[in-house]
Amino acid sequence: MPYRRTAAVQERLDATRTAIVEAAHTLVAERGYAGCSVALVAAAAGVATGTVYRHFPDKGALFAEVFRAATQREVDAVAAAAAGPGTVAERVEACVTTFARRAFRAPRLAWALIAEPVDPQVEAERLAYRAAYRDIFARLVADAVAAGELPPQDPQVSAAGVVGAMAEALVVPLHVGDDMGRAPVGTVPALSAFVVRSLGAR
Amino acid sequence: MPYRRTAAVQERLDATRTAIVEAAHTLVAERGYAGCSVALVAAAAGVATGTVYRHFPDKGALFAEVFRAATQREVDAVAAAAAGPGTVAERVEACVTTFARRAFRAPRLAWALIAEPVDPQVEAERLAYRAAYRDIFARLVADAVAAGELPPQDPQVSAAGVVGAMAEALVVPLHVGDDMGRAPVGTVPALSAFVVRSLGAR
DNA sequence: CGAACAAGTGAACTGCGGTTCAGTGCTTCG
DNA sequence: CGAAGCACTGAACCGCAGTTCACTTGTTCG
Repeated sequence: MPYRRTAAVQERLDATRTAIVEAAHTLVAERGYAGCSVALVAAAAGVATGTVYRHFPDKGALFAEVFRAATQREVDAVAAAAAGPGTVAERVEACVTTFARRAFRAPRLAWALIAEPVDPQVEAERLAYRAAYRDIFARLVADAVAAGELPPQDPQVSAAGVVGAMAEALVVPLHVGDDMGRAPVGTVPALSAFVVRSLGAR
Repeated sequence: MPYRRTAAVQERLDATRTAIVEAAHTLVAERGYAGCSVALVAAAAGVATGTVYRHFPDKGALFAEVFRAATQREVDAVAAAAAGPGTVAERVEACVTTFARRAFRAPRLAWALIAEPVDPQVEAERLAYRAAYRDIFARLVADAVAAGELPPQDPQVSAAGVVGAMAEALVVPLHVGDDMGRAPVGTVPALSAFVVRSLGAR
């Protein structure tokens, strides 16, 4: 039994894998998906190109994981806002504000997650991402309708509408020009008012 | 002066160009942008690959034109609905219904126009497309707010929200599965109600 | 007709980035 | 130690679709 994967080795392995994922995440946040070649990711992680393929079967799998992780953070933040205290209107507003503030804080990442052209494999993650948002709002709406806090409506359609509205309203300022990050201050309250109104709150 | 481009020749030239554009349009409507190689378009148009490059500088320019034309038809249809008679709510509803019905009638084309990953050059056309829709709704909203038919709101944000909501609500059924074309009957009225409510109509 | 040139052809080229793999050096454990 | 086997390396490979271009075919007009 001349070789066994020791704990220390496994740890280094995991560290390398993590370094690759984090390098990829950083690069996506800086330059978008289009600016991320495997060679570049490897260099940023301090490993050789081939090493990436010891941890991931192909590029798509790597970035699917990157997107999944990045996405989960965003969804969790919004879910937390949805679970907060207050009326439906207040919670919806908290969701929109949370989503928008985070997007403007990392605009390129947000654009990559929401709208940038990506491989089918990664696109699948994005669909899941949007579905997760839809579910948050759909549940919020369904509960509120049942409780009589909102007028009758199709929660799925309303939720899709809300997600689409948020995405569209943010993609416009995110995509135009290079001076992203300058938060269009007026946009967020206006968007949030739109969303609250769209659900028939108050 | 041994050669001059005669009217008959010019006509044939124009016909070829048109054939290429129409072939590209048909292929996009059938298989999406991803399924459209230059060679395939050329074959469908009954010309050689190189001929495409006598009419367009590159693939992006060809498809930018295809998208522009396809887009214009859609935008015109919605603009006509917006210009129709009736209250704001009725006209908005007409816009949503027009948009949705047309999308479900040619689902693959709609998906390509709205959401499929495309080249940056073509993406630019898509942005123009969305901007055109935004303008229609922004004007509708601005006028209605001025006339006191709608509550005060930022017309640009509201318009973006409406466009995003329509796109998202339709992309979901358009993208899922291969059995596109089966119109989810309940979705359109629900979406239309959502949009009308989002603007604060009635 | 035939000289001059445009339009059309399609096989070959090209550039790019994902992927591979033979070679190197490290880790394990008897 | 040292044999066995793994992780790592990075230059070379490869596939693909957009693009090119030497050549063929068609058109004009003195």
